[in-house]
Amino acid sequence: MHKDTTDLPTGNAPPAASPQPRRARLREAAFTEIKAIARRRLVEQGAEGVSLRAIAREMGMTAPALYRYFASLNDLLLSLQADFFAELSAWITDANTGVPEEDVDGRLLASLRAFRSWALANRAEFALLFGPRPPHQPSGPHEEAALREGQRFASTFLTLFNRLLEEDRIPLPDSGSFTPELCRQLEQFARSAGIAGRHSEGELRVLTACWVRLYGLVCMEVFHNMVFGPDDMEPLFEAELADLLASVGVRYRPPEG
Amino acid sequence: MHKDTTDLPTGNAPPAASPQPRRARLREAAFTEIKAIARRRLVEQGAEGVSLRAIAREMGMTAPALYRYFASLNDLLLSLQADFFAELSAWITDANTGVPEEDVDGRLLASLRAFRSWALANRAEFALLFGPRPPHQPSGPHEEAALREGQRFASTFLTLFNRLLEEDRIPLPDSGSFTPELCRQLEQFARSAGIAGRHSEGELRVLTACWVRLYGLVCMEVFHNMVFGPDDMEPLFEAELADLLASVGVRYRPPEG
DNA sequence: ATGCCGGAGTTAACGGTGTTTGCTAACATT
DNA sequence: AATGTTAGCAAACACCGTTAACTCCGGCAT
Repeated sequence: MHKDTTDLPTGNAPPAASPQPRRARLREAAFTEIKAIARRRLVEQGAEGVSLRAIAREMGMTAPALYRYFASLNDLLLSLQADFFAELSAWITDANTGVPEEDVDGRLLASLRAFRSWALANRAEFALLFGPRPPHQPSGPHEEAALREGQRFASTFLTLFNRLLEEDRIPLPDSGSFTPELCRQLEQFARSAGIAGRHSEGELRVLTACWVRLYGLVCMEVFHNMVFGPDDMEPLFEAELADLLASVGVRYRPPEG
Repeated sequence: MHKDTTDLPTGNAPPAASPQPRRARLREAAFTEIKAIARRRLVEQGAEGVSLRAIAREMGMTAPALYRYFASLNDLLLSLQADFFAELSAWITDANTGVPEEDVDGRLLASLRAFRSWALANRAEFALLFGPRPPHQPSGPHEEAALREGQRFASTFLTLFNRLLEEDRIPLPDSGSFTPELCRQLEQFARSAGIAGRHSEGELRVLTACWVRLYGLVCMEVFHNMVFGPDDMEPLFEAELADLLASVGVRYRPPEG
C-alpha cells in the first residue's frame, strides 16, 4: 500500500460551500458508486461475484484505483455489512411508524415481520450479515464500522422488548434454576448486544430465546436448505410467530395485508 | 470436456478377484484421496480454500486431471455435501447405541445433542451443508447424490419423533385452525423430507417447529454471528433444549458427561 | 502567478484460480 | 499383436487480489 490514506467517509457531510468539499464530494460519490455496484453484483451473482476488478471495469476504472477507497476486498464487504445493518435497523423502525406508541403488541409484531420481510427482499445481503463467516480474512478499517452497526442493530432489536418487560406481562423463568455458566453467557450476550446491565437474567433468557427462534426461522427460509421449495413459507412463519409471541404473553394478530 | 466419463464411484465394490477392479480400485482410491484433501482444506481454510489446483498440487498431479473425477469444483463440493450428510446421519444414529430402545426420551435427547456436537466438531462442514447457497452454480453429476443424502438425513432425523408420536404424548395443535396454505407447506415439507403421507398435519407442524428451533440454535452457535464470543454456548443450548422438549411432552435430563 | 504537495488514477507485474483443448502413454480387451 | 479406453499432462484462456512504481492534476501556500 502506498500510504494509509483509506479514510472513511464522514457520513455527516457538513453543508459548507464548495471550497473543500469539491474533492470530498467526488470521493463520497465514488464510495457510494463502488458500494452500489458491489451490492448489485452481490445480489445478482452471490458473494463470489463481488470482485474488485469487475467493479472497477464497470466504473471505467482499473482495479488498483479502488484501493484508494478500501483496504481490500474484504474491507469493502465489511463496509457493505455496516450499511446493511443500518438499513435493516431503519427498515424495522420504519415498520413501526403508523403503529401507535401504546400498542406494544402491534409494534413487536410489525418489527418481527419487518425483520423477515427485509431478509426475504434482500437474501444475499442477509446471508452476508448472518451467514457463516470465513476464518479471519485480512480485515480493514471498516471492520469496526460493521461491528458498530451490528451492535446498533442488536440494540434496537432487543429494545423492542423493553416496553413488554416493563409491563411485566412476560412470564419470566425462574432465574434461580439457571446454572452459573448460563448466567455468564447471558451477561456476555447482553454485553455484545450493547444492552449490558439493563436486564435481569430472566429477561435476558427470554430475549435470547426469542432472538434464536426468529433467527432460525428466517435463516431456514432465506438459505432454503433442505426444506420447502422456492415458494415462500409465510404460513409457517406466522404460525411459529404466534407460538413465539404466546411465550412472551403477546396475543397474536394476523397480518393486515 | 473430453467426454462425459465422470462416473460416480459405485460405493458397494464387488469383492471380485482382480481383473476388472484393478483399475476401479485405483479410481476409487483417487476419489477418496481427493475428497480427503478437499475436506482438510475446507476445515483449515474455509470454503474458499478448496481449489482444484491446490488439491492437485498436493497430490502431485495437475489440476485438469481432477476433471476425470469431478465435473467441476462445485461438483466436488456437492460430493462432499453428500458425504457429510451421510456422516451426520450416522453420527446421530450412533449416538443412540447404548440408549435402550424403550427410552424414547433418552434417544431423542441423545440425537438432538448429537446434531449439535457434530456441528460444533465440524463447523466448516456444517456451514457447507446448512449455510447459504450461492445462486445456481454449474452443478454436476453429484448434485443428485447430495440431494439424496440430504433427504435421507431429514428422514432419519424426523423419524426420531415417530415413537413419540405413537405414544400420543405430544400435545398436538388443533389442525382445524391451520390455514390451507400452512397445510400445503407442511405437505411439501414432508415430501422434501421423504416422509410424505405418513403424518397428520398437526404432527408435521410439531416436527417442523422442533427442527426450526434446533436449526436456529445450532446455526447461531456455529456461525457465531453477533452473539457470544468464541466460547461455547452449551448452557443456552441445554436451556433451549429443555424448553423445546417440554413442548413435545418430553421431560429434560441434563447430559451425563 | 508560481511552486509544490498530496491524492486519484494509471500500467506492469506476481501469484493464484477454474476450465478447455489436444496430446501422450499406459492400461485392458480382443 | 492390434485395438480401444482412460488417466494424466502441458499449454492456453480468462479471470481474480494485491503490490509497486509512476503520472497527472487540483488545491494550497508562498
